[in-house]
Amino acid sequence: MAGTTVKRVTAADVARSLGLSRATVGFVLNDTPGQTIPEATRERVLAEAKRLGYRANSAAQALASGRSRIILLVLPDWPLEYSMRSHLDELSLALDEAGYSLVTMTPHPGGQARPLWETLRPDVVLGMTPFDARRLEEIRASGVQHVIPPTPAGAASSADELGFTEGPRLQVEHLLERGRARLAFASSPDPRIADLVAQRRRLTVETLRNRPHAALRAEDAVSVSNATAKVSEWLAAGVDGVVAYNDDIAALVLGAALRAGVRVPEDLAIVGHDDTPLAQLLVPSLSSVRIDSAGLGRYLADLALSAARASAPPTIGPETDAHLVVRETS
Amino acid sequence: MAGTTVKRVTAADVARSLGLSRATVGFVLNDTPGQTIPEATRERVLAEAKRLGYRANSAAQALASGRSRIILLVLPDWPLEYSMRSHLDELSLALDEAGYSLVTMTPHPGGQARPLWETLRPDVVLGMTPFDARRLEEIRASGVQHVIPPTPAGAASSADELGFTEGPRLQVEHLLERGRARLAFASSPDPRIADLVAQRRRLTVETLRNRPHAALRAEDAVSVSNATAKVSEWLAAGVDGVVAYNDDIAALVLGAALRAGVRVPEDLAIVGHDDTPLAQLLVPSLSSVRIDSAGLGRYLADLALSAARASAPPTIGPETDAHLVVRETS
DNA sequence: TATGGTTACTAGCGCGCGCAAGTGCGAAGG
DNA sequence: CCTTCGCACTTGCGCGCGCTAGTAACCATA
Repeated sequence: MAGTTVKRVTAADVARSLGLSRATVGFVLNDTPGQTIPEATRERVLAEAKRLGYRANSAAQALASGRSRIILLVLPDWPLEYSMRSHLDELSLALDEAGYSLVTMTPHPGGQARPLWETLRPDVVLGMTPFDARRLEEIRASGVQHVIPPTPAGAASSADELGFTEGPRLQVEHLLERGRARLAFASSPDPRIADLVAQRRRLTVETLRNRPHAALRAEDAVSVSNATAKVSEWLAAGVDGVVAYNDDIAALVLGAALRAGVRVPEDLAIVGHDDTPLAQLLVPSLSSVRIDSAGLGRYLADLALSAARASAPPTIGPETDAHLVVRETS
Repeated sequence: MAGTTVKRVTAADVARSLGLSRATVGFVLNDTPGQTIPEATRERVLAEAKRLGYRANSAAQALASGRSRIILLVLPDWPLEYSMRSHLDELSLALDEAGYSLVTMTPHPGGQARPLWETLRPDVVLGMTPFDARRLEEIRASGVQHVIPPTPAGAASSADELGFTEGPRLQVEHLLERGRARLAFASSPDPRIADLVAQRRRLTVETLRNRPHAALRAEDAVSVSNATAKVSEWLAAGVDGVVAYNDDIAALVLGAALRAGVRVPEDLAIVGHDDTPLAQLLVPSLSSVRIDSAGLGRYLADLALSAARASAPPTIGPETDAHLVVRETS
């Protein structure tokens, strides 16, 4: 077609056009330490590179330097919390400023004959949750030097580390304040998020431990097919408040309650978690826990960059602010 | 095995360990055409490669061959239709089987100093919607040979090409069947999806063109802040059926209607689009258009691969099956 | 026996770049 | 005056791989 720039401009082209050696050009372009380049030359090189439209060939850079400047973020295969998207933007931007590219991937149980950590040879592989031992081994075996989190699932959960532990406490305390005493924890049957569900359930149980007047049913997983049954079970057992694992589960409970003619929140109060857009779309609108993580993305970027550069990791985590958005279901 | 394998195994290692030359090893590993390799040698090489845990260095491959075997999918910066996720899986898998890796990115208006198409040098850049002229130029300028779709936004839309044009017709016809005659098209004010909104609006208008007994209001954008006002406007104008741009907009309309004491569907019927999980969570549950695209991912993969290999593009598009899921709002 | 063709390889270049190890030169120091 | 040093560069190797251009050995003919 028109305007075919088939041949890319290389550093050698820049050097030749300037009557300099390739090395000098390289030194300027990389700010190589230990080299003294007069300002005049430096500027000539930069100007010529720009004029010719020079772009470094990253494959060659990766081959020569051994570092790809790629950071691979492995996303969980369950739907992300709504707010995660903005954190990803923040992360991507912060890495970009440092000259690193963020690539995200979602592993699928069946597939991916050749996972991206082999293809891309990222400097760092970053997971939102700890990797299981087998996958950790797999990633390490493919030559990736830095994996975050570095320990397999089991030990401390990364959700703990990121301080996302306030939600269930807020949900419970709010319901207690509203005068509810017999609560149910509505969990998700999705096996992929079993860890997170278990964590929130545990936190719910712990929060209620010191409240002798309150009771909790904590073993119910709610799905489309059993929501109606669960709601009537609960009502029969005197449950008057539901702590939902997340907003989706809360919506399921709410829907079943409304269809059964149960008044919400009078007969049954419901509190969700994550404050997805869904929460304010429902009628009645859903009370939910919103977690704002100022600088979460930037924090993850610092974590990854410190690993990539073998420098000290950030000392403090991101600021997290969890609060309950009270709406009509409670 | 359980040690720090700092140094990766190269093809030269395999060759040395076998007493062969690097070239022979290369020929076997690449199935290089025009080379005669006895089966015995071929097997020795493959076995030794496996034994040593050889993995090709993709940076070196990219440098030497000039092809990165990476396909970059540029996602829109507005939320994806729910079903897109499974198509992505399908796409990724199909590409993987062909030895290509799929990398996805979402460009952000402000950011990304160095976009991924420069860093990764993908063989193909794939967009879900046409690129605007400026971005198309930008991608081409960075040396990417194949961009899909190859034409800038404006001409034929990719949604057209993919045959996703049935939805609005189904919405309208369903409402007419239900005896509704005065319809409103509820659009989204989000400027990022203006093209898609305009397309669905246009299809709605066209479908109603031949129905002299039906009327349409097509100029209303619904947001959280004006949903209530819009609903009363419509009712005052005698509107009895709403064609929503998507399920989110439909939910907004539904919520406003319920709060205003409007009976749905008796006073106002509502039909959404995309059949997101939201649709069946609402009370009353939302009628919506579901679009199943058998093999959409595989089709996109074929499209990308044919470009990468400079072979003929697939002749027929994916099978798309749009149908209306009738629920309680209509 | 010379000729041609096939088989089973190997030698080695080049992809574009980072960077270590020079090299020539003018100026400062003795 | 000679030596040393810092400056402003250049030469050139190596990263791992794809692939062209051989080459030596072994047939199969004429």
